[in-house]
Amino acid sequence: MTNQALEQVVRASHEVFMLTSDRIAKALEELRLTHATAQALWAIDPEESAPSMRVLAGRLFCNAPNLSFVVNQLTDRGYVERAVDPGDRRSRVVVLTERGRRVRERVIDVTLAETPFAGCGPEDLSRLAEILQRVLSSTGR
Amino acid sequence: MTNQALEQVVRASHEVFMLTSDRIAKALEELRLTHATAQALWAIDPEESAPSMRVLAGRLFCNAPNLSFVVNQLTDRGYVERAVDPGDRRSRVVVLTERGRRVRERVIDVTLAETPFAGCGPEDLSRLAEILQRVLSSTGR
DNA sequence: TCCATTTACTTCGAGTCTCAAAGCAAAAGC
DNA sequence: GCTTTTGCTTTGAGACTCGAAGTAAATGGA
Repeated sequence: MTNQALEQVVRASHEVFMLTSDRIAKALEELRLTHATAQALWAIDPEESAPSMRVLAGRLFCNAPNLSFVVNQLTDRGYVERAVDPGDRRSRVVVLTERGRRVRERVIDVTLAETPFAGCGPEDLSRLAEILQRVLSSTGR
Repeated sequence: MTNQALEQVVRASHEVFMLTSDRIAKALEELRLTHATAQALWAIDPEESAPSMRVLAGRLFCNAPNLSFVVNQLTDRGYVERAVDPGDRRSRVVVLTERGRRVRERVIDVTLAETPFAGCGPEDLSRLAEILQRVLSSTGR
């Protein structure tokens, strides 16, 4: 039972991901970001309440020591700050600085400009969005 | 001009990628592979002629020293072997061993079993495949 | 033919990424 | 109170990635 279409989809979406990473690498370097730090920055939505280390690690599928390292990198560059969660003094929430907000915006802009998906028409995009949303919601996240 | 759907698609496909990586991590470890080595192994199709280091680096969007390192890892585990290209003695082609073929097959099986795309129906899959193929072909690869 | 240039790859050094183990402090549960 | 659990950090080690430099083979003239 070879699932030809499934393998093609997995391969192609991986290819899109790698292509995008490759295309934005130069711009990230100018922002003094790596893929890991850029991804972490993206995962902190300034519209929502600041995530704790634990929550952020969950979003990034990484463990606590790894996230500590990445957040240190972002802190060194002045893009985020740690703050103690008043509700639980063990927990540290990660807050974007003003500069961090601007850089995050720039990361998103560059990515959306460089992703091969940018060449899609509106109907393809909404179809993709609909299917992907369905796929993710079925995973229980 | 905020492209809401585009951002959603980029986010969601990235999420699918990370989720898949996370899910297959344990199985890869049992195969003595990391993401980098598994990806390289996958990129060597035994049905096609063995790729040179240069060609393989292109497929993986990495540079020559990096690929040398990764191929060394695969060689250490007995999954691939280097061979001199008779047509150009500067060039080394990377050939799967018998064990490498079996392990590669296993990597693909595990990935296709764990990817959230596996939950898609045939019509979603073929639609995804069609759109992704179109997206990639428009990038000139 | 000879030699400079280019190409394919490897080695080396340095910085980044990732995780398990161990440690610390605050919270939770007796 | 005291133990356990939880959230995070530090440390140590291995893996990843890249630029710079080096080697060997091919190429392209003179």
